[in-house]
Amino acid sequence: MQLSGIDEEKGRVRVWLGKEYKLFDFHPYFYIHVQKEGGIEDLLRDQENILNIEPQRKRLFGKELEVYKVTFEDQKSMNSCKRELSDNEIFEEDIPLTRRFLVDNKLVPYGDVSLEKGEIRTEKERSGRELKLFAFDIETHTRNIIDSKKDPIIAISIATSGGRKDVIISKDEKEIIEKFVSAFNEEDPDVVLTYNGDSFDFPYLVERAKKNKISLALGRDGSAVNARRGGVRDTYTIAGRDTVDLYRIVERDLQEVKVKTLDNVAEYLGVMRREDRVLLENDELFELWEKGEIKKIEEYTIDDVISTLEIGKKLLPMQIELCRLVKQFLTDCSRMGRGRQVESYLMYKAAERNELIPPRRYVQSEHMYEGGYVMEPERGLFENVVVLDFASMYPNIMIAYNISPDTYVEGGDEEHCYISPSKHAFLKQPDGFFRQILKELIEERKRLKKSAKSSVDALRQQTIKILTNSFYGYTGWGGARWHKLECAEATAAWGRYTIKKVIEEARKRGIEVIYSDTDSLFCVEKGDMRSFAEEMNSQLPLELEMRERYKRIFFAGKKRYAGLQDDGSIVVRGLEVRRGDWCELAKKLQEEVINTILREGDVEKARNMVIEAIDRVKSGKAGVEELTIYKSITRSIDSYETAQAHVAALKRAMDEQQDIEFSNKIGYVVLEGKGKISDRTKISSTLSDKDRIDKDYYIENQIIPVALRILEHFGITKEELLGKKQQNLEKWFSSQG
DNA sequence: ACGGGTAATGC
DNA sequence: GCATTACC
Repeated sequence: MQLSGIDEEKGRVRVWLGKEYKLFDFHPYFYIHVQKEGGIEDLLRDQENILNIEPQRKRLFGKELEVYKVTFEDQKSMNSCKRELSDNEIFEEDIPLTRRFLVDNKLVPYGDVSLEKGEIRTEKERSGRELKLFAFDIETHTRNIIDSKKDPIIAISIATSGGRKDVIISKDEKEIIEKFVSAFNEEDPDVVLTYNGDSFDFPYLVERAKKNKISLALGRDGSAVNARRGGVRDTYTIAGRDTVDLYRIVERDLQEVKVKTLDNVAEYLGVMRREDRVLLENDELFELWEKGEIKKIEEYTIDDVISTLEIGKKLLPMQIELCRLVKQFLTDCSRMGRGRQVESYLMYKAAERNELIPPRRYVQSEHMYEGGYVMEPERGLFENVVVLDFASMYPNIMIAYNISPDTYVEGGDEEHCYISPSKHAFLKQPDGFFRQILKELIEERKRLKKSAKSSVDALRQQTIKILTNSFYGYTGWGGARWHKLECAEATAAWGRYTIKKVIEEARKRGIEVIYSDTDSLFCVEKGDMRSFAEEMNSQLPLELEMRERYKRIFFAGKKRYAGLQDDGSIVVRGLEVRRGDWCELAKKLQEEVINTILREGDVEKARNMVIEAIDRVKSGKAGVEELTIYKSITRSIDSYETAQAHVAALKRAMDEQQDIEFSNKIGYVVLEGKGKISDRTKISSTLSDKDRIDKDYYIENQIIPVALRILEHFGITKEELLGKKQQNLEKWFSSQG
């Protein structure tokens, strides 16, 4: 039987086991530390619905603590007791009951479970049964600004892993929603997929169902879709099933995709090419509907829903492994930040080790601390450069020096403690909570990497890496239950100490180190670099590895370089090519310049490319797509202190009631005119024939800076690129002799 | 709502 | 000089 959903009921939980619900008595509990005289009986005398009181010895941040485990009939009784006894130290009262049930019974989401004498337990972590996926996407009748109170749904498209593809389209909204509900229940999915469903499809559907007096009964128990209150947006849940908003995963995990629209992400993941699909703007959709051209709308919405389903197929395997690893439901895990995922795992492990789970709180970080060491590179071109780096440097430092929230001691001595270069002390004995866990995880990862039997093992190995690499940041985060800034400070300090030590040792051996960032060093190749790494490894509790070798590499500053690797591939870091806030034309040009310099060493050719690009802009041949600059909106529009170009553009568009595609990324162009740039920006999708692009802006502020970033190091000047001054340019490489 | 370090633009 | 963004 496959475990695929747990829901809460009064005093019990309902577990969906593939075919049916099973009910288990399960009651909430918390731990309380009693300091007052009179003891626990006195304290709890007036409290109602207590089922059990049990003394226990627990640990909290390394200290032994006597607590009582108090079990209540139901959540309500526990909450009221918690409020009344808020002067006391109460722990673990904020763990949701369903999560508690999962953890206490050591269940694994989507694992195979068995029942024995009323007990449930996981038999196999991975069930052989395929999950049934169901993706949907809604279209609405919207002219300008979307309004769920007014604009009806005109179509809902559906795609399932079983191969069903449908568009429910009608002028009768009630009929659409009813057909949708019955189609949904026919399919009886395990996982419901949307792209931005938490912000759009679900709230809209709920609102319209309410308007039409239809119950959105999608739950396995017949219950309606539920909106769980969240900070920025709600999480929509369905009893007995998981919901996944793929947009939230993409936002968190696909940093390399700059504009995260459904079509862009589908293209990036190789699911559907933009040129192969129907794309409609909101106003076009409106026009088509008005004219009754249904066919095109159907094609469009089916492409959207197929993209959603296929993106889901690509992203879900990793998400499922992650939720299994951290023992969290897919619905929750897929929406959590890295910090909370780490924490979910820690909470699970805490129970195993008799550690109390510290309360959740948010502290404004007490003070800033020093992070990784970044060396200022000499700018320009180098040849035959080898990169050495420490594998998982921070987790390994934490293991090596037993850095953990429970081993930190104020004013610890050298005999009993490891003292960091930042003068923080950590007990040498016993193994800290984090050391135990990190050791386990790294061992497991090594094992999986060695065997690597299946693609699932490969995924599992990757999720372990993601998790272990997040521990350092987690300790430094003010929102962490196990927040301990000293741990983060000490880890970073040992990191700086170690990398500087290695740089020094390299230089002693005549190896030229040209750049270093946190855990890596770039060296001009000299003899056998591997033997140097091995020598370091014999002296350090960490592992220095030879990662890659560049035939040529160009440095434009800290965290900004481009290199040609031995295998012929080009790596670019930090430069404008990698950034979403430069126009495509400039980025493309920089990429070509980099390629030309690194592969051919032909500065003159690169220069001519720039001149050509300038000509293209001058003659008006460059398209709007190539000139659009994307920037994020990071807060409410009114709370901006300065008039940013993209914010100003958005404000103007909103004032004019123009329809704008949902997105926190604003794509804009700069138009002709005088004064501030922010006064003459316009959202690309609202451009009309009358609008004149500011060619000078694009030449002066996009093309020239991006080109000079590279070419100024090869003797090229701005005047030369603009054709103002002819220079008899020698090829840079020959002048270098 | 994982960390700090860094460069860059535009007001 | 500061606010803002996006990168490593």
